[in-house]
Amino acid sequence: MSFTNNSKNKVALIDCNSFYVSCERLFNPKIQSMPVVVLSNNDGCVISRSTEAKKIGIKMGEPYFKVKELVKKNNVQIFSSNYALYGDLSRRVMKVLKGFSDKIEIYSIDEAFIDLTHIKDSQIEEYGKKIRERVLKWTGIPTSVGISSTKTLSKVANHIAKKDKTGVMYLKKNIDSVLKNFDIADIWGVGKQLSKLYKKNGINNALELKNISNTWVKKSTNVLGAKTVMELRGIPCIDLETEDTKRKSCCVSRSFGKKVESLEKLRESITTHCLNAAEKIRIDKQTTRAITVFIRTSPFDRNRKYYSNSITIELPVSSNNSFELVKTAIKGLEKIYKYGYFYQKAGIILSKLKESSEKEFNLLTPILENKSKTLMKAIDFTNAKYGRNAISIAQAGIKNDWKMRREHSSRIDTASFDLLPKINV
DNA sequence: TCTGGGGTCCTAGGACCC
DNA sequence: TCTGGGGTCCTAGGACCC
Repeated sequence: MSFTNNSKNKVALIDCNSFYVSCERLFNPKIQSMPVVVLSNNDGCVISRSTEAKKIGIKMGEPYFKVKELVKKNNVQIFSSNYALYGDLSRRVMKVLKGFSDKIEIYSIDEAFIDLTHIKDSQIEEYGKKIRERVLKWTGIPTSVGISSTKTLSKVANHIAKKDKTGVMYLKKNIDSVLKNFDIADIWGVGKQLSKLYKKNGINNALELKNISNTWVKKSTNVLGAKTVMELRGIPCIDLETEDTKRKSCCVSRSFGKKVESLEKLRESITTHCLNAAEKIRIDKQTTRAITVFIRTSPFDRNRKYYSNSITIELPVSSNNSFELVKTAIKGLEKIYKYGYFYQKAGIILSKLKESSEKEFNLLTPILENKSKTLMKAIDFTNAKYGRNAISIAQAGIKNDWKMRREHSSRIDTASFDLLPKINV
């Protein structure tokens, strides 16, 4: 069987190279050619690596304590993550990309798909180069550009562009020879479980997956598996999601800097997370109808018993009122808390979100609602102006000794972002 | 007391993504 | 000593209904 790519579709995937590392490098010229690594919250794992760090053998997702030796030996520069900074730079990159196509899907903090169907075949590679150059010039962030007829293939192209000097790859001709050398596990949408299944059935590269029978994929996987196969054949199945669709759920959770035993401290953290989540959905003009609270001990600790539990509480009426949500969350926490465990993480999920304009009338609280709305607005405004949690509630605690570890922060404050020296790259 | 088939809706958990 | 956080979608199975 053979499939030809007869689609006129053109979609580009622009991916920032080692994004978090690139952000840190922007403000620290000294580390340009040094191995650099950015750690997750709590300085837990490695989540971004410079090329030099990759070469040394530091792996993605590796716990920091396991690579400490390598870090020391090779003078690797370590940074705690600074999401405020990365978010700011991300917005700048996306703004530049919007200048190249109005059909854009911001896929993650460091990636976007843009539709380039309107660009002629003969000019597309030049166009890709122009995108890279402008993003680099205007934001200082290096990117790779992969272009092809489907999102899945442009992901493949991007993978190859990353290793190419030009940083741009248009995958149109000789697709099969490229796919033949593309590992099954590197395909977008093929994770640990699927690649295991495919390999067991003798499918080891992207070409072999492309040529598999439709009936077999549908039988052995699900619709997503089938879509991936179609996309490898150049048939678009996964649409560009251009309009900014709203979140369906909102989760705020953190691991503790050190293990927590007491209900009191769990209350503090759940309150803090709940306040943050409530603020997030208010910013998006949403309300929630269900609150999930979860707590767990460390799954890695073999010396202590594992405990993990969650509870979901439905609200009688959708709300985004901090006090109401916190009250409900704490009630939930008290139901699942068990004495005698060393908790490692706690969090909250707000689900069944909807637009706050989708009015839901409650005859019992018509006047109170307006009052609390004004209060919530005042809180959000103050927090935005004077820093997160400037106004909080007593329950959130003041000492917060359970809070995150961030021992390697670059301490770049985005509030004074524009005052920082500009660096010409 | 026994019997059937088909539909919807919801939820928990799994798999995947960055 | 030290192992992140925030999402989406799909499916199986249960509850419920006629």
